[in-house]
Amino acid sequence: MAYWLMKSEPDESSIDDLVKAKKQTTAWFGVRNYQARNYMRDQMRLGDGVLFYHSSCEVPGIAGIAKVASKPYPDASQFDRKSEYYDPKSTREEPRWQLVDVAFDKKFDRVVSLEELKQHADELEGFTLLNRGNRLSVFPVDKKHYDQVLKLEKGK
DNA sequence: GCCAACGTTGGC
DNA sequence: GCCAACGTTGGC
Repeated sequence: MAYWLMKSEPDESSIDDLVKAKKQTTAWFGVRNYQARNYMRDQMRLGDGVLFYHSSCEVPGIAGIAKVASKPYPDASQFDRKSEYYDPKSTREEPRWQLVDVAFDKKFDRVVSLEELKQHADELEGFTLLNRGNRLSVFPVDKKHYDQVLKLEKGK
């Protein structure tokens, strides 16, 4: 089983939205970066753990945990002319963008903020989120870092 | 295939 | 709103 971090702007889709969603599951639409897509398309497996990260908000940080809940399939928004994620270069025959569904697992009692994570940079050595200039919205996380985040959330 | 210009991400 | 970092585009 692998672990991932997936970023979302809470204005757009937050951990609370996932709680309220039908079957507590959502399609992770709108990723338009090839590297992020490739992780979803080629490497994610059902049941993989996902750190749900809130970005571009008052307190950026990890808000909870989700699980990969589907195999990859085409992102419908790429075909929707009215969507901000519409991609005129994509076709139904050869869709460019793939996504997975993500299911709610757990909301943290408190957001483990980016600031707090930075304060624990020693234990989190190598955690991609803390790398300089990291902008990727989907990337793999080592189990040790995943576990460390859970420990931090519990105040250990 | 290089690389300058431009666009986007995302923290601050 | 600023801007560093980095991805993408397009001319050559």
